[in-house]
Amino acid sequence: MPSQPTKTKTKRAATLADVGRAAGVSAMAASATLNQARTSSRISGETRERIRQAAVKLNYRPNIAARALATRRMQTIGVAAVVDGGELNYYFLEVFNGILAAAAKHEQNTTVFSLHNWGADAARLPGLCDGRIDGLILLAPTWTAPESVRSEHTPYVSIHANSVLSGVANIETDEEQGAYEMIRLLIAQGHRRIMHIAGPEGLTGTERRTRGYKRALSSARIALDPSLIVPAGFSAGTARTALRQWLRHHPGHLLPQAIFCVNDSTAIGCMETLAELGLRVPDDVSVAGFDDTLVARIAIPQLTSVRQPLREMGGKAVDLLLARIKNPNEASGSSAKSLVFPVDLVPRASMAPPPAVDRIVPVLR
Amino acid sequence: MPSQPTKTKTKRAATLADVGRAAGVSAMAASATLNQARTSSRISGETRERIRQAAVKLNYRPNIAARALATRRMQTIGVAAVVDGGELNYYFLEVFNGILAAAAKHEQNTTVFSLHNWGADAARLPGLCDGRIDGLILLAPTWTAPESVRSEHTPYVSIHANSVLSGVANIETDEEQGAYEMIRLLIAQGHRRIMHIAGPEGLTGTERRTRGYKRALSSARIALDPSLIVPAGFSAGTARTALRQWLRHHPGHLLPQAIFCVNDSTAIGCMETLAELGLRVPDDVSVAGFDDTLVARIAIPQLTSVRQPLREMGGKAVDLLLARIKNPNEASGSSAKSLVFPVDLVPRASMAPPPAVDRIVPVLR
DNA sequence: CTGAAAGCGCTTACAG
DNA sequence: CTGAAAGCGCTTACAG
Repeated sequence: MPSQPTKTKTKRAATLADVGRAAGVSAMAASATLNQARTSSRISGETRERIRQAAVKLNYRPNIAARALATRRMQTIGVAAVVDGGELNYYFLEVFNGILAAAAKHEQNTTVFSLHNWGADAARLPGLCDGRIDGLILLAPTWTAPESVRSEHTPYVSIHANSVLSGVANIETDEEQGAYEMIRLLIAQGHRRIMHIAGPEGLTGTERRTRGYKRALSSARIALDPSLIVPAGFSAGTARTALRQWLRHHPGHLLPQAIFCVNDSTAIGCMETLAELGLRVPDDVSVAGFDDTLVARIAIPQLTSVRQPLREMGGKAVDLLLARIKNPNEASGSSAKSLVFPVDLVPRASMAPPPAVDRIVPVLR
Repeated sequence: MPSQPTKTKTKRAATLADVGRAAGVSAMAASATLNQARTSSRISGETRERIRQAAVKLNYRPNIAARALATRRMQTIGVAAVVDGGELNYYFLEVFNGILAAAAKHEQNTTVFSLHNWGADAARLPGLCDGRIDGLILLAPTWTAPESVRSEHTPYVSIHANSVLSGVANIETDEEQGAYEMIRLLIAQGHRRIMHIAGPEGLTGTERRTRGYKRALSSARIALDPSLIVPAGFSAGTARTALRQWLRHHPGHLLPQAIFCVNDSTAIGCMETLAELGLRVPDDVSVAGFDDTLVARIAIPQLTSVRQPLREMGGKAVDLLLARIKNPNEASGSSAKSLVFPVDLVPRASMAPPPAVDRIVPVLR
């Protein structure tokens, strides 16, 4: 009894025709009842039950390739992103979770196109995806060739696009406001000398964050000190280098009371550099990041940051995309508008009122 | 000239028949040359060129649903994993990157099935995936219903399975050896009183790590002190609670010189707890983690850990799966064997020789 | 209310 | 060496 030789080798999977035959009806009737189509109402309850049982007994699974061919819908959405070992990781994962959940809710599959960059590599996209997906979500595209993406048959939605693509809805966040509020919070705590570690030039996101920084200072009538805006990149390494160099060039000057960084990784880089010099966070210097990624909660002390509702944004992207797939003609209409999500301040231990006595930039060896 | 009204509305995508017609040949000839089939050799070079140009001009893209229906291959592999906001994140991302890269190399698509758990939720798998993928990679399944996965038409491969499924190749790492070597390293540095924060019971991975710990102590003829094995979970929180409780119960005792944790998160939890008590890492206590996740490099001090070659493992899973898809009859043969990858010690600043003077467990408030 | 037919776009034998 | 035909499994009009 336990050992039946299971010579399943090439047992063909059951088709709708098989199910129909077993239930004594046509394949079409089987299709209608199994898909709960409106047309199934015209099939008697008893017959439907018979069909269902036959399907179970035969272990029937619809062949989705055949269905897709007939309906011209793949029930699949694509996600294109640059997923490398770098900064984007946690960002991607959060958005991706939101996408997966929403896709599952709508019974859609998700397939991922992993790009190395948004240039030549992304140009392959239309060829890769046309036909195998019904629509595509572009994750943080810094698109260099906007034209090449305009496939004629596949609708797109983008999240955090560097520049909005014509006819493509974009989902983003109010990064400027996030930066603004963070600086306002620092000011409310008594900070005046606030350094800004800025991100790579030419990226909308980093420019917005810098703009929020400037606007907050201006609104509090604090004169902008351009030497306190320190260009760096997105990584901890660039921030370490940039901050060290700045300190080296300003020995004996007043130390900034706080550092507002373009993202969490650069904030970590600053914290490391400060620690090396024996400066304590937040006792001597407060530090703030952006994005509220994993690293913010892991850092010691934990990092104050600006949270973006990444999961919700991923889910919203799916909703928008499916709406557009259902009604492609609206593409150039109102649904192409951008959607801006609010951001939240997440205060943690890396921020405190400035020290009573001003700190001086130590002399570096 | 710039503004042509682009009324693309329902322009049908070009088919193979269209291409053939445009080139003055049959759809079959077009298929053969465009797919570089062996049969294309019988088509003259000139004709082939004509066909290719027609394909380009018509912007021809193969309809993969039709192709899949004809070939009975979806050119798609599935990945099933529990991807929540927890510990698995970084692990998943690394493996996933390896899978994506290997899949792209073989021109395969990847679709992700996001599960909430490996119980009832995973039982949906066969229904979900049968037919839409050619094979499935199970990521760290702690399978409770091994039978239900045995789809008759879909080959499986697992990574870090909790228990090897019959006929399913499993890719894993030598976790016991990793733990063993970590403890040997601590011993070589002079540590003798080594605490072990253990993971959830019943999981193969955590049991192997504990086994490596014990074997290393034994090999160095250090008597096992069972009170130094502290059961916790996988999260920083469980480790904080477990370590605090242990300290509370051992006031005035000798402090462990080192703590070997089942993973990086629990190591972080220990570091936080030690910091709260004013104990410094590694000056007073050394700490070691496992998995070498993101958090190990972010922690201050950086965490010594055991690295697993996750990307390579993801790539290998794809290779194995594709081999099995091509030749399903080998399924019960040698290809079902498990593959064990080696692990690496990654020494960082959280480890140092033990303090010259033994530390005492402080009295907790 | 029901089933037979046609068609989705491709590939794989199979005649010429 | 080449093309016409059949078929993959489903769904959608369309006759009865």
